[in-house]
Parts: sequence; C-alpha cells; structure tokens
Amino acid sequence: MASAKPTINDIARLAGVSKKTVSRVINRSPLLNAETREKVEKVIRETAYVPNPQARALALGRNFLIALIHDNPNSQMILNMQQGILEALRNTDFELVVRPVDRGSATMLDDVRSFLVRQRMFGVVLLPPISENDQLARLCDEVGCRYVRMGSAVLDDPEHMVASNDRDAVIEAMRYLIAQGHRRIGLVAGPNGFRSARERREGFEFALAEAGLSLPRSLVADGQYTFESGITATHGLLDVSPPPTAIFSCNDEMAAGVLYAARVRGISVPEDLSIIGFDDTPIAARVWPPLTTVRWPIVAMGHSAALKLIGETVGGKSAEQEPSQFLSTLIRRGSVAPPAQL
Amino acid sequence: MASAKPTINDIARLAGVSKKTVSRVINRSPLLNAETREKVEKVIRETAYVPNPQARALALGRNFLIALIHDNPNSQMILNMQQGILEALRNTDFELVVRPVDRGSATMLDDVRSFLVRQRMFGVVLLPPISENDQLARLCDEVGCRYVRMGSAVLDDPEHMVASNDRDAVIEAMRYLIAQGHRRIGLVAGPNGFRSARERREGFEFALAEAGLSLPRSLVADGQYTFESGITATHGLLDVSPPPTAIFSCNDEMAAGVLYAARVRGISVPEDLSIIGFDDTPIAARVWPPLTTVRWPIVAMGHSAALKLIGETVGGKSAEQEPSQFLSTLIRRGSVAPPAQL
DNA sequence: TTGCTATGGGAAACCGGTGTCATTTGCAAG
DNA sequence: CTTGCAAATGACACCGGTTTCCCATAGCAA
Repeated sequence: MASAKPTINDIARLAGVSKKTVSRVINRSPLLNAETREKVEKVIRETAYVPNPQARALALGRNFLIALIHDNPNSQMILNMQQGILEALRNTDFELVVRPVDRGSATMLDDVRSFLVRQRMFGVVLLPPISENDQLARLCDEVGCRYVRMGSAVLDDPEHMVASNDRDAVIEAMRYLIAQGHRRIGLVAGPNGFRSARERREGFEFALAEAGLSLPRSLVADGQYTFESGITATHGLLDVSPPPTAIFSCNDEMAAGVLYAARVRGISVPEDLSIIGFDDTPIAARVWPPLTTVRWPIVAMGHSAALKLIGETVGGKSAEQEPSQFLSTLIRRGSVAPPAQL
Repeated sequence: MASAKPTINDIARLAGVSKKTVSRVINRSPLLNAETREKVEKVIRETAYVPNPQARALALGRNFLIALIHDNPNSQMILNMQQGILEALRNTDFELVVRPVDRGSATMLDDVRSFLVRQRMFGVVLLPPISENDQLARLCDEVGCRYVRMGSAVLDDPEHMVASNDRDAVIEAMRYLIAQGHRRIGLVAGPNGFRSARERREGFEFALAEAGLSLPRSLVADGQYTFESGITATHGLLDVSPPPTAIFSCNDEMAAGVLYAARVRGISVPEDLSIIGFDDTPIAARVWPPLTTVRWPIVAMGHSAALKLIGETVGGKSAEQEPSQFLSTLIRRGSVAPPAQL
C-alpha cells in the first residue's frame, strides 16, 4: 500500500519543484508559469493529495470550520438549517460544527468569544432567537469572524443577514382568512422580545386594520412558541364570548396546541374554528386536519447563509449576489373554512 | 490591550521553564515536580492561556473533533442525539461536527474514509440506520478512529455500541394491547434491512405467539418509516375483513399516518381502533388523541456515546463503565382502549 | 555585449504545540 | 568518594503547511 497520506514535500519532490511552488498551485497564486502549474497539478491528481487541514489552519491562523450557533436545541428549524448549510458546504473544505449556547447565562458572550478565538472559526451562522442579539454580532466583528444572522427582519444589514419577511407573509395569510368571511379572529402571540413574534403580530394587526376590523384585547393571548402554551392560550381565547371563528397562531407548535385544545373542548376544526399556523414544520401536515400555515424556505436560507460566509473565498465572486431576502408562502391545507355562522 | 492569545512560549518565559514543561503541565504528565506544576499553573491562570487546538491537532496528528454521521437528515432523532452528545462535550476541548452521508452512493465509504483521515477525526458517532453498516465500522477501525454505533441491537460489541432493546420494548407494548382485549392486531412494519425494523417486528410476532394469537399475512403491511407510507399501509390494513381492532406501528411517523388514515375513513381512535407507535417523537404527544408509544432515551444514549468516545482521555477511567444498554419505556397516552366489539 | 528590470521559483523561518533524547540533580549503594 | 540509577527538566527536531525574502534567469533596452 502506498503511503496513505502524501505530504506537500512528496508532491514537491515528485514534481521536481519546491514546497512553495506546490503551495502556490494549491492557493491559485496568479504568478505561476502555466506549465509548472500543470505539472504539479498532474502529480496532485495522481497521488490524490489533499493538504492537511490542521497544518493549514495553524499556518493560516484560521480554521476551515463554520459554526451553527443556536439557543433552542429542540427546534426542528435547526435540522432544516443544517441541511441547507451542509448542502452548501459539500465539496468544499469546510465542515460544520454545532454550538448550542445558553442565552440567559451571564457568561454567554465570553463563552462564544473564547470559542471563536480558540477555534479560529472561519464563520458562524446565528439562528433565531439568539441571532437577534446585537452584542453577539458585534463580538463576531471584534474577533474577526465572519457571520450571518438568520431571522425575520427588516434588512438593515444585508451583508450579514438572511431573512424572510414574516410581516408580509402574515398579512397574506390574514387576507385569506378574512376573504373566507372571518371577522372575529384571535391571535396566539409569540413571546415578548422575539423579533419574529413582533413582526408576525404586526402583520396580524395590520391586516385587521386594513380590513376595518377591530381587535379586542380579549382576542390576543400570549404564547411561548411551545405546544403547551398554545393549548393554554387557546382555552383563554375560546372562553371569550362570543368566541373567535378563527385563530392565527404565531408558530406551528402553538397551532398544534390550538387544534389540541379545540379537540378537548369538542370544537370541530375547521367547521367551527379555523386555524392558521406559521413555519410549516412537519407537524403541520401530520395533524388532523392538516394545518394551513406559512412556509418560509429554511433550507434555502441556510444554503444561502453558508454561501455568503464562504463565497468570497471559494465561489466565483458571487458571494455578494447571494440573496438576503426570502419570500414565504401560504400553504393551504385543511384547517381553514368559512365561519359556520354565515 | 495585552496580547490577546498568549502562546506556550509566553507561558514558558513567564514561568521560567521550558516549553516542554508547560506542555507537560497541560497534558498532566505524572513525572512533574508538584512545585513546578503549581508555578506554571499559576501563570496559565493569570494569563488565561488556552493551548491552540490547531497546533495540538497538527502535532498530535489527531483532531479534537467528534463527528455525528447520519444518513437521514430529517429525523428528529438527530436533534436529540446532538443534544445528548453536546451535553457530554460541554467543558471539554471537543467540538461536534455534523456529517451527513449518502447511503446508496457508491462512493459513500470512500467519502467517509477521506473525511476521517483528512480531518484526523478523534471519534465518530454513527446513527441508525447507517450505524448498521458493518463496513463503516470496519473502516473506522482501519483508519484508527474511535467510534460508537447507536442502535437497537443485541450487544455483540458493547465497547462500540450504545443500544436500546427494541424487541423487549415492543413485547411490553403488545402485552399491554393484548391485556386490553385486542385479538386482531395489525402491524405496520419498518423497511427491510433496518435492524430496528427487524427487532421491532420480532417483538411483535413474539408477543402474538406468546398469547397464542395468529398473525394472518394480511395484517402485516410494509412501511418505509415515513408518514406517507403509514397512511398507505393503514388503508391496506383497514380494507381487510374483519379489520384489526388495533395497529402497532414500528415508528411514530407511520403511527401518525395510521391516525391520519383512520380519520380520513371516519374511524374513531381509540374507540374503533387502537394505535401504538414507537420512538416518542414530539409528534406523538401533539396529535389527537395523543399516541401511546414507546420511548427510548435518545438524549441519554447520545450522552453516553460521547462519553464512551472521549472518556478514556478525559474522564476518570470510567469510560468502560458507561452503560451500553438502555431501557425503553411504554408511554401511555390516549390512543389505546379496549376493542369496541367486546 | 553589458546592464537592468520583471518574474518564476527556492531556502529558511514560522505557526504553536508534542516527541525523542540528553542532561542535570539528588541520593542510596558499593 | 565513586558509581549507579531514577526523577525532573531542557534542547531540538518535527508535524505540514504558509510567508518572507532573496536569487536566478530571461527578456529587453542601451
């Protein structure tokens, strides 16, 4: 068996050039005789040589790793995001490392800083809700680590942001609900402090106002983006008299809770109550009736985020052209119908 | 601002010793004067020195990375497994990198080999179903990479395996079903070639035989572990005359499909049809009625797997004592009731 | 033919650790 | 008072790349 891992010295010797010339070939140095380059490339091909990432990392002072930083280990979104990022990283020299952080912990920023510095991270993708933390973004700048923030947001900084526009998506969903004849529409809101929660709520309120509908405070219930909080919120909403004929839930987890609570109370969906969720997680299609919901293209966004990070280095100058704004779409399933009392 | 990243040379100079001695302190070499050690440790503490992982990786020829290798990017299990592994890795020098592979691809083994060799991976956790691939395990041995296989299996190799015992868990679930009075029980089986599918099916058949019940071929439907395949399989099962009064599904995804199909046909669950699933994924608790299912402790298993990998190096000799066999438990929710025709 | 400037390519230092082996020191035994 | 041996530490090469700097050569003008 031939030496399993040829080194740059082997290549240099076989090609009859110096280490440095091989290095130049690897790094695509422009001041290289085409002939020499071909000769070296031929040897590289024949020996299946791959530069040692550890050595490069040491010499370059920068690792070929992308980190996915999140603070909600149980979200399905992470999986989709990983998928998108990994697709973009395939066939590159980069690997993906997953890094959960504890928002709330007093040392969170220091933890992340030491992580980034110690590992000489090439770049990071910040997932919501931690992506909304401006200090974290500033930290990345400080330590010279590229970053992309995912989220629903106005694009104040497209270079570091990949976003969907939740507000518009909710407006579209609400128009659909209103067009079906609903006039009393309840809201299961997301937790305070979440940008996505704010945007979704704003869309909700805008659509109502646009249609000239009022929004009694009693028809707004607070949720925590969890299944259980959706159940609790819904019971509150359905105790109102008269109850809403439709409920918009700020995510699917809570929408599943809305559906569950309705079942518990013997209320038929969609006949007596229409429901719209947000996210289009797998659960939306698996409950009965399947939930009408808003889908944002997480996988594509993850893909784009990764390309933004590595693009300048690897791709053909197209990094800047990577889209920063993605459109969400309303997925119509079976949880919406005209209100019964019409 | 002081030099942001002190090197081993700085420490050596400040402590008045040689690089090598500092290195010995870092690596807990036993042949060290206690006095010297303390002196060096003091300097390390004061300067907040952290050894450069890239340099160590290069010198040691081994990276401080654990890889999670899987071939099913959409499974909730990955998330739980990650959580368990990351818990174990917290406060160690190890990071987790995620590596999806394409079973089916002809180059899969070569891809993994080059990945492991190139990155000098410290260890890998193999997730089912790819964990059942013996060639992959052999490959890890070949390239000198530690590994742990997750799965449901007889423990033929406890050192490299963390497993639940699916067969026993299914038997327990089936006994429960039978105790409720069910005699015609259908099976939505998992895909051929999956060890978990085989074990679960064996448990199913064993429990039936144990109770003296027959298993007509018509009451076994093949599934692919997907929601859709669960729906299809269920329609087949419910077309049989007389139909089963209960269905055991080899995973929750398909069990959700069973429930969905029952709804479509207007069959009440659990009154007219009882259902038991497997995995206790989040969906099981979110559908209506919530699914009775078998829970295997994925997070704990991931934790254990990671400790097995790094234990010898980091922990206090307890690596070998890390459990290899985990017990599953039946979670009783609302999808099982005595059959109606009693 | 000589001199000068580009330009490709090489030697050696360097990134920050670890391994090998030699050296120093202390102390018991001969 | 040597000799022998073990414990503690240091010197130096090395891991496999990249960078700096300098030289050799070629091309071209004088």
